[in-house]
Amino acid sequence: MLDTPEIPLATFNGLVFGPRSDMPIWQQIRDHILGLIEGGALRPGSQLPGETHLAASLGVTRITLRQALQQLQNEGHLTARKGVGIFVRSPPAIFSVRDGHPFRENIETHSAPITTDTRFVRREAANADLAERLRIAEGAGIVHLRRVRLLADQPVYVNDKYFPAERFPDFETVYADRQSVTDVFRAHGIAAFRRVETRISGGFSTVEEAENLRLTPGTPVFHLNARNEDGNGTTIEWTSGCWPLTSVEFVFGAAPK
Amino acid sequence: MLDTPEIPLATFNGLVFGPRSDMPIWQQIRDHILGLIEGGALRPGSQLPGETHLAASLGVTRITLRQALQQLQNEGHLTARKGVGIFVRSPPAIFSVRDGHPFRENIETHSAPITTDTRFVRREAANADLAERLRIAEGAGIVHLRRVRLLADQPVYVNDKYFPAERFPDFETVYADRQSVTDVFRAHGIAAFRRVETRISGGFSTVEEAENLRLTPGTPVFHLNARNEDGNGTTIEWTSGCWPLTSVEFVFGAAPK
DNA sequence: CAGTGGTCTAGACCACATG
DNA sequence: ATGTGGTCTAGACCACTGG
Repeated sequence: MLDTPEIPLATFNGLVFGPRSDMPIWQQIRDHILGLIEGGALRPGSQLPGETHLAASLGVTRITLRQALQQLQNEGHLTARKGVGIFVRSPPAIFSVRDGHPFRENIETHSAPITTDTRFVRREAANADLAERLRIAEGAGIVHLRRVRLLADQPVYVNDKYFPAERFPDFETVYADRQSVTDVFRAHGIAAFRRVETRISGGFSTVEEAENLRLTPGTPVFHLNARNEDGNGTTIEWTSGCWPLTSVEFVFGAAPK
Repeated sequence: MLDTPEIPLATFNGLVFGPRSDMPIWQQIRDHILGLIEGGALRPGSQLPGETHLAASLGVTRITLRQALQQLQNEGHLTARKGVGIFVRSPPAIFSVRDGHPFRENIETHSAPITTDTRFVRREAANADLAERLRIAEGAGIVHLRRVRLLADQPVYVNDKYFPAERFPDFETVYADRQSVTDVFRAHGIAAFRRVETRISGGFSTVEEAENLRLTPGTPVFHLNARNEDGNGTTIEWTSGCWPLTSVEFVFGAAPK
């Protein structure tokens, strides 16, 4: 790990733990560490000392410490990687995602720099589930695009998009050039399109989702599914996305500022 | 607890735990208990044996057992009440809530019986936050209505509604008679109204929310906020609701079946 | 190889709710 | 007074990652 400096143990000292307090020790530790993160003492991407050292430094058992760390992982502030270490993950703010507006507009009001990481574009055969969603035959060709959005270099959103392949013969070349799905649509003669249905549900991150978002597996997340139609009412895109529970707020029906 | 029979220990036996398996023991226990819930052996509302007995029966430590129980509580399948016991909570299915349609329409497609529990209707003075949301002066009178929706006697949704008091002088009497907010609007000359903005975010349940939904505090939940306007564009209602993460799916933009 | 986080044990004391 | 879940300790072994 090149750019992940380890935080010195002394950073965590200075607490007044004790059975006298009405709050459980693990919760006091959780609040203390969260304070260090929000106060800027623990920067996103930096690594915490090992659990053994940290527990000794705080004067508690590893199990007690782990209860605090567990909570902070559920809240999306920390990520643990087995055999590697625990890292600060916290994105500093919450997104407001407005339905029916391109992603770029949604985050324009946000001050931090947003970047996009295209993981892959590839052609696959539609399984039964996907075929129904795209209104095509099972086994028909689809284009599968995966992207990850990063806020201050921390991933906040992973997104899988599926398109009927025969409709977009030049998908890869246009996308490689412009990095924009809207431009791919336009290059294939689709000027107007709209999101016809959006579904939001909750769950717990799978191993794959957790890897993409740099979360601990099992962390609570939002799942977002949406369908786009062209001007003729034909389905041209199925989107399936995943957000950490605490990194986003969805807004429907309001005009953007 | 009158109607909460305790489940016999033998119900939980018959597992093949062991270090040979690649899955952690606590996860095997979690899957086993979930299977009992979904298989109908553990009915909603019934009480589990005490953790000490259960751990002994399964041949594991209390801590290991608690890790399984913790997971099941986060998923909304169990509720623990300190000094009382652990209870099965699982609602059997997921709601689909469609935006812009009354609650009754939303759940009509669902087979289980839905009931509404009105907790209170009372008059309060608007704090700064609420005043801004209702577009009224701070300290002005508001009507505060709290309701809980139950599916098969299990609470799935707690909802706080706020209304500008001067607009609805007869709120209490009309509501007591009809139990319907739409009827209250109608009785005060408001025939047309619409939801202008809906916000969905995620969080972890407070103690109060957990009590209303019979969840363990800290369980991940959805928060829903919405604003309703009358035909003239005046705000007449602010809604703030809370759902267990795994009990609901929100649908936007699609026509109901 | 050494260090990390993940899992697990066998105890203990406490606050809390109920009868 | 009893039984419950909530908290905490002091160890231990494991699988995994990286150098």
